[in-house]
Amino acid sequence: MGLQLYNSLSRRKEEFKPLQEGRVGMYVCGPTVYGHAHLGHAKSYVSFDVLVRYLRYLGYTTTYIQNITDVGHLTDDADEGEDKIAREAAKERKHPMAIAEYYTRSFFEDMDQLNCVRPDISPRASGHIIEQIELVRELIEKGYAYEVNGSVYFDVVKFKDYGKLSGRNIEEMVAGARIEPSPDKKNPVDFALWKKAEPNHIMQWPSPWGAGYPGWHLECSVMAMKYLGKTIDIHGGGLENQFPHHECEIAQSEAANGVPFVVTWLHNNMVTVDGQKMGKSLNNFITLKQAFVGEHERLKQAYEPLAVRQLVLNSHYRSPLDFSDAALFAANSGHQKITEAVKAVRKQIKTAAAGELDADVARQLETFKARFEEAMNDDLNTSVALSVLFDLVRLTNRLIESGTTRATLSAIDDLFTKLGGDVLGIVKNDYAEAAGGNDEAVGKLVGVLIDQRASARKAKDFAAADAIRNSLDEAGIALEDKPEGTQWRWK
RNA sequence: GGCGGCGUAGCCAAGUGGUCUAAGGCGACGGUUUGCAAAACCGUUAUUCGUCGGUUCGAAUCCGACCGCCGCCUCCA
Repeated sequence: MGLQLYNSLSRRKEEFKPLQEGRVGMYVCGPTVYGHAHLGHAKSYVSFDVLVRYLRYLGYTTTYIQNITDVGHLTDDADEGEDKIAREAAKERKHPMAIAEYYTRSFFEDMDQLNCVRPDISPRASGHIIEQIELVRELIEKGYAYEVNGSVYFDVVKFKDYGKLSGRNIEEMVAGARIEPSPDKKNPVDFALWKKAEPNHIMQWPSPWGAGYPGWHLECSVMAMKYLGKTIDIHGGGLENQFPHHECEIAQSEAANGVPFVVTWLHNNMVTVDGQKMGKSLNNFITLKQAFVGEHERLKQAYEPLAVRQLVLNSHYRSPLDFSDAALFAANSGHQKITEAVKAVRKQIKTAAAGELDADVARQLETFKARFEEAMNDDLNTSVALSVLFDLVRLTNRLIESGTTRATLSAIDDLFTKLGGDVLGIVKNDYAEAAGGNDEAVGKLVGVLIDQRASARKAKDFAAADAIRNSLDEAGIALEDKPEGTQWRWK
């Protein structure tokens, strides 16, 4: 059985079949860049990163598009809402584009840390204003949109499929509307395609309807179409974007093109902190930068970026992830265990005896690979895929203890690299013995102390030996006495 | 109020009709190893899956009620 994905549109798992043999076009809603990325971004982008990686592992040539929203959208859908980027710009006394640029760089930095592959294209909304205006014009021409006072709205009742993704119907929504309907709209559920800009609005562009800026659903439709075509294989995003954002994307795109916009819709679930939804407006979010340095009242220590990644992969992308320091700590310990095993294999390969690949081990590796693929094929069950990796860790450590051939160790390393590295992204290709220029000097100094301690131990002066070990421990360095000698590592 | 989801060991979490007396990780405990540790390995840690009923030869898995929690319906990954 091939890859099965849960399609939010059909509400069931479907066999994945790309429109074009061997090629996949995938679009994922990117961040609005007015603040540093947080744990929620990590869950979303790590989840889709693993999908991209797995598609490539399966041999699909995959084009991955993830937009950058650098045109501020309104803080609410009522007309008096504020532009988020503009608000941040005013606060920091900078140009809105400077804010967008700054947080775009910050975002890429964090995603790199999480070992997410860069999208093939990271299109900016501000760079596609012309295309957006074109789409609005087309929608007006086709009778799906209307202009009022310099703003253009999508006429929702004209698009009969509206609600098919989120399972809503227009009548109920009209009846249950909570916000004051804008007097300009024909219908309260209509949404803005183009907004008239007030004179003091910095981010504005000329258009056939006067100076203004695009509505917040428009960019994704336009950029997905431009780079991937009128119908795309996969569109991903956070669950909270299913409505209204994705529903509106469908309406705009399908009204304009007359063909299905997306074959497979994928939605990842949310991150909660202590059982509470984490959101930018709730002020309870933990940024990735805070997690990486451990500076947050809910964090007891700094955590490796890949530990955060592993925490995300420990549960399913469609399940909510309730964040806690304890959960991160556990993921971190587990990640260290995997890392240590990989390092140990690679180290022993250098000194292992030549010889045939152990047939029994080869068989087990085949089984692991099959179990891994079976799990990933089942709507990306990364939790089970991870468990296979832990089985591989146990096998590895046993073999390292008993000793085996270089070919066998290479086969193990290869599997770690493919499954843990290429697909899950939690195993690195290279582990520097000690990172950074200073560490070489540290290594020498620690080496001197290790020698002194060895002499003390030889002389059975364990008090002196332990004193050295304790001082190093306080400096954050752990010593491990192995058969081949004493090793040190940062704690 | 409308719509959707969830409740599995101390914690995280997979499993969604029989192979489940329920993966995997963390933690804890015991053992091997060690001068002592660390790391690693071996073993133990849910006869039970929110509660109560029902369907079935058979349920953690299906149905109903109840309790608790969460999300969407307004920007948000």
